[in-house]
Amino acid sequence: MLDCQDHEVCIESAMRDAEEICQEKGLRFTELRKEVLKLIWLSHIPAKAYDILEMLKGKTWSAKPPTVYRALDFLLENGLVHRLDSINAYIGRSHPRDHTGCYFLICTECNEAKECCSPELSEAIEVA
Amino acid sequence: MLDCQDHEVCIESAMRDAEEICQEKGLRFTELRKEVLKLIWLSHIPAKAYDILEMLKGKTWSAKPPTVYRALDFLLENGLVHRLDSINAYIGRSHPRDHTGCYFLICTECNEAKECCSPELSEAIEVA
DNA sequence: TAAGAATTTGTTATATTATAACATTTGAAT
DNA sequence: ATTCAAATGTTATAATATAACAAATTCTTA
Repeated sequence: MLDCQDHEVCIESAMRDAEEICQEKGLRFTELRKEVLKLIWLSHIPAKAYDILEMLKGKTWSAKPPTVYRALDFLLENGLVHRLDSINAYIGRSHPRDHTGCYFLICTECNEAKECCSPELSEAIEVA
Repeated sequence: MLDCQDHEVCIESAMRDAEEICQEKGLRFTELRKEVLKLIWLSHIPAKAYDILEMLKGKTWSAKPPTVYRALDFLLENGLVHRLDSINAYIGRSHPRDHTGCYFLICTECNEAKECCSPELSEAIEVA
């Protein structure tokens, strides 16, 4: 379903998209923000804030909770990641340019998350 | 939208439903659980766990966090309340007998929550 | 290019939300 | 009455997130 053959390619593509989007919008895609986005993209399993924090600590950064949460805020605000409320976790957006009509369903069994972007879904929600 | 003319009636109806459902299913609808459900139904604004805790303390109970969370677990498991993940809050279920095909949308502006039970919505989600 | 303004990051502390673990009480069923 | 399971009490702590202020960096533009 997630349709990822080669995850290296997947990450690179996501990072390239992010670079472009930030450029277009005149946003500052700093090293810290890049690193956090990369860490989130490490897998298709949603990442927890404090796990990201631990991973950051292994790097140059003197990371503390606000370090991570501020980067996450930036990424969320600009549509580069999703927050999965039901599991307090963060996951990369597969197509960060499509900002509307895209909902997320999370399997309650396995936590696998799926972006749902069908127009039918959007419409059904509108009229609900 | 929430369509509540007289909230007293609304509460009574919800409590009666809950009583019936628990009876049918052979569940123990204890005083504590009743009280917590009542507190959640106090308004249509979702209730926070620690607010419920404070309200309970005003009553007979020597309430501590697990007191509330255990009651919430019971109510959640048995479909009597919803947990609104995005705001960490709890709200009474309007029609606790319909357990399927019912989704929740929460206004990101005002936090007003809306149960969405249209078959169209369910279907769109199935096929998404 | 230097000064001032705005943004980002660092740092300390603390708030908020939730659960683990074990003891005690209560209720139901023999 | 006894036993067993379920519910509640109690203490402690885990997990998630933000407030507040200081320092560093980057951007603007004079």
